[in-house]
Amino acid sequence: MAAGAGAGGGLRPLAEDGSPAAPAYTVADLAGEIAAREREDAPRWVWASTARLYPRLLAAGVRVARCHDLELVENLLLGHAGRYGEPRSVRAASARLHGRPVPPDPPPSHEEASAQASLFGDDDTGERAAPHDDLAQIVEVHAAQRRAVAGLDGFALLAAAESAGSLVAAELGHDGLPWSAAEHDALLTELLGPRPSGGLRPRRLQELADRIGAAFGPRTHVNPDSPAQILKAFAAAGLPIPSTRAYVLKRVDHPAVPLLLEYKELARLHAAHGWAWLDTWVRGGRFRPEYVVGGVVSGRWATNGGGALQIPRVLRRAVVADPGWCLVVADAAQLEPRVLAALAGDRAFADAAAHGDLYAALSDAFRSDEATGGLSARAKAKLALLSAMYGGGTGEAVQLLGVLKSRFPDAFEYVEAAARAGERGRLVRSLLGRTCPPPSAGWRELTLTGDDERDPAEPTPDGARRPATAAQALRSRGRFTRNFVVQATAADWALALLGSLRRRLTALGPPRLVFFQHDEVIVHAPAELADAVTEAVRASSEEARTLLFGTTPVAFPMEIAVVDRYADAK
DNA sequence: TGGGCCGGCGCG
DNA sequence: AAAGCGCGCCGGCCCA
Repeated sequence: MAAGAGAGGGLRPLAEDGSPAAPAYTVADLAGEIAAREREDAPRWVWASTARLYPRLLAAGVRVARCHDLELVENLLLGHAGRYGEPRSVRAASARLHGRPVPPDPPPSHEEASAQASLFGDDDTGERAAPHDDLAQIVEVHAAQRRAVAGLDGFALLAAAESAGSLVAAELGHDGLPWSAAEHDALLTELLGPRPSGGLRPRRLQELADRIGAAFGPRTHVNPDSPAQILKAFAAAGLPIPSTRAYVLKRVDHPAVPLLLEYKELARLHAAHGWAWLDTWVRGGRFRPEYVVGGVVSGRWATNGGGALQIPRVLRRAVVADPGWCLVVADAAQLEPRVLAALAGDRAFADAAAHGDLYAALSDAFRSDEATGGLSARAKAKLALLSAMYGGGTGEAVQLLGVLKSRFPDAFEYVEAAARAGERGRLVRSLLGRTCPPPSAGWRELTLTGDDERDPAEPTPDGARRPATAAQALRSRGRFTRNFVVQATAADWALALLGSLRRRLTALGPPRLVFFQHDEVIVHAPAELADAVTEAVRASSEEARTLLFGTTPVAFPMEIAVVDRYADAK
């Protein structure tokens, strides 16, 4: 499918291998034609970009079951080839196929909303229309991608999952998360005082600001929003601190500290998710974020504005199901360590991950050593795992990593190997083939020269916070690739889950996916379908497991709650 | 006044 | 208890 300048466009049926199966044709009403074809034989739609095209279809009431998103797949293929950041448009892909000069990508859609609006027939923006899609290029780029994908292990599934994810993302933005503005406003008023007029501080924040000043001395004024002023005030009080981070402040004995901690928490809520956010982002009882598929190198999603992936926990009481409906809140328990267990094929580790509480199952290995005092065996297991996956390992974690290494050598070695590859400047991949970016030219230069002479504490000349030494840069890259293999494979799994769940929910009818956050989904459903949705979530988790890992003994249990409001889940 | 960096913190 | 990975967004602040 190629969108034209107005409401029309061009189409051409393709065979499964991507070769043309019938002549191309044009239609004046593209959305209507897609709806009709979808009813007839529900093809896999091959198009340039779901993010650009599908919102318009959704607005016209048209949904499709399957697609192939050429830009997203091109991006995955470029990444696999170590060519991160090269243009991914269909034009660029076509130019590469023919050895022509490659045009740069246009800016992201949210920066040119008016140009985007011209697709599917908005005529109010006229001449600024995005370039029309070229059907012949779409056909040839798709065929080339099919060939490339077929040659890479796991990539067919990755391309399908990424494309299915793009459909989910657009639908999430269209349907929106049920959001009670009244609940939100009540919570803000309860915590901050009544909504202030103008740009004034809410009453509670102003009180705290005044008391903070007073705590540093009579007639003293400190802007608690200014870390620089807070640092100065503490230094003047004879209590120099390295930063004003909450955990630093907590260790300081001064009357301003509890006030500052409370201020920071409330000010954050007010600034990031206060009344201004509510005005901007909630309409008609729905919060409609713009998800960005492929926006994170690991395959996690990002969002544009609205901070959908950072909704504070206290605000979850504003997420309320419609009357007669419920929220099915499901999250994958301990996803990343389970992914590591399945990836590494570590027999003992996989057995521990075969059900229930993974960390508890590992406890035996971490019990009974006197060196690491206060922690429970379960806490030790968790700390060891997190250190292995994130590349931490100071203090007592060193010793716990040793336990992990001796008891679960294959799991340990899996992430160690990824870290070594990173330190050598090599690429690592998720199970399905999503590939990490190559190191920057600056990294190569720094690590090649092995300039390790400077004091690590010495600030860099330009004041930027980049590694001061080759050793730091190497370790940092190692931590990145170490984590990448786990985080990106977890993202593979989550995408497979989403695709499977979307298909099952479509079969159920009214239920809608309304939220997705890395390893967690919310489905909005009529109350009487709660059990069916719960079952669909479990079946999807199982399908994702099998698609990725085949016959692994590792389980991927979902913690599922059926609630009226998000805050009531767990 | 607008752009961009920084410190800080929300989420997984 | 904090810190190792991945993000987005805010206000403060500096500079053009």
